[in-house]
Amino acid sequence: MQIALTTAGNEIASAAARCAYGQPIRRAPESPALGSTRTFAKGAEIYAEGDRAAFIYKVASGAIRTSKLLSDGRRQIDAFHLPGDIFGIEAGDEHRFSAEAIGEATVIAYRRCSLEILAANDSVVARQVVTAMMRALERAQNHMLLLGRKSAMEKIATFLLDLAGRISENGQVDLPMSRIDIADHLGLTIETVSRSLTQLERQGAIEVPAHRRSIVLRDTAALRRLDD
Amino acid sequence: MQIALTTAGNEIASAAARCAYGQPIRRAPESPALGSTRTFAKGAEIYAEGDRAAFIYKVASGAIRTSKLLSDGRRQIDAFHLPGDIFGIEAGDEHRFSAEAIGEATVIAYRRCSLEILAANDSVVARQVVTAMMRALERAQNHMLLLGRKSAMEKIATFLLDLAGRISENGQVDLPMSRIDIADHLGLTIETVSRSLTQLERQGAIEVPAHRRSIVLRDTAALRRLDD
DNA sequence: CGTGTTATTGACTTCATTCAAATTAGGTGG
DNA sequence: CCACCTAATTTGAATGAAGTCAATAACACG
Repeated sequence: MQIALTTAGNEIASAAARCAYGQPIRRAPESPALGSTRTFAKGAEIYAEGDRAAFIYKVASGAIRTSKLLSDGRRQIDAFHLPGDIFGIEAGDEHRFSAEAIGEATVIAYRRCSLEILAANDSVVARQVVTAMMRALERAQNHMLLLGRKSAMEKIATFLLDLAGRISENGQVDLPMSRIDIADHLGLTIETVSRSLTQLERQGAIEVPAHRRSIVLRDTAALRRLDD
Repeated sequence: MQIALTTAGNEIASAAARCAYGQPIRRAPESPALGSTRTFAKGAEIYAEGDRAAFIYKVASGAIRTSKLLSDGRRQIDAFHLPGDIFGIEAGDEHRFSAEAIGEATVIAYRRCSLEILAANDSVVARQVVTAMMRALERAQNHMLLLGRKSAMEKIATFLLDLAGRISENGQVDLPMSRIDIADHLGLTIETVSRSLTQLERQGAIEVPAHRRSIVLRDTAALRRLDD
C-alpha cells in the first residue's frame, strides 16, 4: 500500500491518508492533498510564523531555513534542513517559525493532523514523527550550549563539523547558505563569521576556495579540539 | 485502574506498568519499580550526562536544573523544572543532560521504556510524553532566540516574566535558584545578572527584597517591552 | 557573633559588534 | 569575451556590551 506520488519507503504519506480519512485510501497520483511536491525559488517563504500548520514537510532537494524574528528584526535561525530532513512539526495548530527556501528547493508536503491522533492511530508514523521531533529537540539542546557558552571560533568549528557530518564528500562542505544565515544561526554577525573563517584558514584548519561557498576541512582534529 | 503509589490522575505510571509487563499489573504500594518518590538534598545529582536513562521524572516539590557541560567546565542550564514538570525524557538510551536538585526536592521516578514502544502501545501515555517533549522543544526553541539574539537586560526580563508565569503569586516571584544558575541558564555571568537586576530595580521595573531570593514585578509592561 | 556562602559593586579588559571601505563573485547585456 | 552592475564577502578601525578580576557587602547558620 504505497501512494504513487510519495518517495519510496515513505510511511508518512500512507499514515496521513489514514489520518485524514479513517482508513487508507488509494489516491490518484495527481492528487495534491498529500505527499505533494512543491518547488520554491531562492528566498521564497514556505510558511510564516503564525501561519496555520496544515502540513509537515520533507526536504527533497535544496536547503530550508527555519527562523524566528524579534520585533526589531533580529533573527535566530533555528536550523537548516537538508534533503531527507523533516521540518514544520508543531505541537499547536500554528507554526512557531517561518520557513524559507535558501536556494531553489523542492519539498514534499504532507497533510498534517493532530499529532496526538496520529500517534494514537498509527505506530509507524508515530515513530517517524516522534523521531523527527526528538532529533529537533536534541539539535536544539546542543545548540543552546553553543549559543550560550561557546566563543565565535568554537561556534564556527562546531557548525562546520556538524555540516560536514551531514553533507560532506571527502572533507569538502558545500555551503548552501550565506554568511548572514550562518551568523543568524550561530548568534554572530557576518563580519565575525568571516573573520573566524579567515582565522581558521590562517591556522590551516580549513581552506576556503575562491567562490567562498564551499569549505575544505583540512584539519578536523583541530576543529574537534575547538568543538568541545 | 490506578496504582496506589502514584499521584492521582497520573497516567504515566499505569502505562509504564503496561510497558514493562505487557499488560497492566497491580503492584503492592511499597514496590519501588515505578512511580516511586525520591527526595534529594540541595545540589544532589539525580542523574549525570551519559547515565543510562532508566527513568523519567516528575517534580513533586522543589526545583530541578538540567544542564550540559563543556570540557572546560562552562555550563549551560537547559531548563529549570518546577512542581508538575516532567523531565528526563530521552530519545536514546542515555541522558544527554545532568539533573540536580536546586534546593531540597522530591521527584517521582517512573520506569521508562523505549518511547517508540510507549507511543505504539498506549495512546494516553503517548499523548502525555509527546506533549512533554513538545513543551521541551518549544522551550528550547524560544530559548535559542534568547541566547542567540537578546541583550542581557532582555534576557533577564524574559526570564522573570517566564518564571512569574509559572510560579508567581501576585507579582512576587520566589527564585529557587542562585545567580550562578540564572547566569548559566541565560548565557551570562553572575555579575551581569546582578547588574541587570540592579538596573531594572533602578528603572522601577522590579523590586528586590533584602534576602535577594525573591523579586517583585512592579512594572510588567516595562518588562514585556524588553521581552520582545 | 564569627564563618562561609552568595550577591553586589567597581575598575579594567576583551571579544564581538558596529560602522565604513575595499574587494570579489556572479550575472547581464553589449 | 569583456565591461558593468549588484550583491556577497572580506577587511580595517573604533566602539561597546559583557566578561574578568578584585574587593566589599549582605545573609544564613551554627
